[in-house]
Amino acid sequence: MTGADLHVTAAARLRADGQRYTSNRKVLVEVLSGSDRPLTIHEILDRRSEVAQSSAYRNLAVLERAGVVHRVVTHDEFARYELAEELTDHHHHHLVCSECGAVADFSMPEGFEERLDAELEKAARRAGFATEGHRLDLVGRCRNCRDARG
Amino acid sequence: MTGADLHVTAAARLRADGQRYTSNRKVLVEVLSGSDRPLTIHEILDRRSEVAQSSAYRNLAVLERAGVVHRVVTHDEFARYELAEELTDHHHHHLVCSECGAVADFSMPEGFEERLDAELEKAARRAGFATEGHRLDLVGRCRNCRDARG
DNA sequence: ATTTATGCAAATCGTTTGCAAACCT
DNA sequence: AGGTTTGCAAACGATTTGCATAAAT
Repeated sequence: MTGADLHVTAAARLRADGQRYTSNRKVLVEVLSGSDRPLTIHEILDRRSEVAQSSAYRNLAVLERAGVVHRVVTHDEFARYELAEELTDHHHHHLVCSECGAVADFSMPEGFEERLDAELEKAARRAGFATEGHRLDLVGRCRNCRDARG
Repeated sequence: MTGADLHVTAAARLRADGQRYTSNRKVLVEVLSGSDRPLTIHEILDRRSEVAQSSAYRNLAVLERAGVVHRVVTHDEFARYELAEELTDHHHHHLVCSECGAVADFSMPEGFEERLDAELEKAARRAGFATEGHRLDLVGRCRNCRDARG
């Protein structure tokens, strides 16, 4: 899903949640759709400084509630945001650098994802959890940090 | 690994890192070893209030550097700590409740873990990452929250 | 007109840090 | 003694919130 479709879908999801698709929210969706990895609030504001920081926080929360955006938590530092998977047709996971905190996307073979979902579903049932999704991150050291020292 | 062994191993790891196994650190290890799920700093201090908050933070950082303790980040809220897996002989993942933030442990069949590791290793190689580990969380709603409403 | 979104500045809260006293070896 | 750990209180920084103004419907 790209370009106009994206905004149509985002607007529809917001409307379904009783929310408006304002210019600030559109900017946020645009910035995120232009990135191949989750962005921090700081990175978002660097790219489009016309949005006030507090509005960015507020609107990302609204967009998350409406299912347009997804909040990714990597380790201790600050949150990162990406478009919700249903809006990108791209189920993926994250590579997180344990040294610099950088995040990159990756995905795994379709068949393997299915097997993973099945296993998780079994575990959830055993524990009495209603599955909503999963989060799989690979933690390691990125190329930059490896080159930098050892 | 339980009881005295745990402390022997913890002490060894700290020593290898040039650190002492002080009474505060021992308390932290004890509290974590007595729990079947990761604990927040607040929960730790509730159980053993003789440790100052700042010491808890400092010592958990030391213990993490030495590989005795592992910091788990669930969603936005605060960090949770658990003993490092090598000290518990118990590779596991987390069920995270999207409503109340509760965390429970679960594990998956051995063979599946191996397959998962292999897939992750492939992805890491492609992206130039040196694998250190992975993080797999199932996100859903726990039994309590499901019972509470819907 | 009325409701909702915005931006600024101030408040919040988990976490970190400076420093002097207590502790080890 | 010499270096480390501790606890307190103050500082930090990402995120949240109160409030008055500006859009949107």
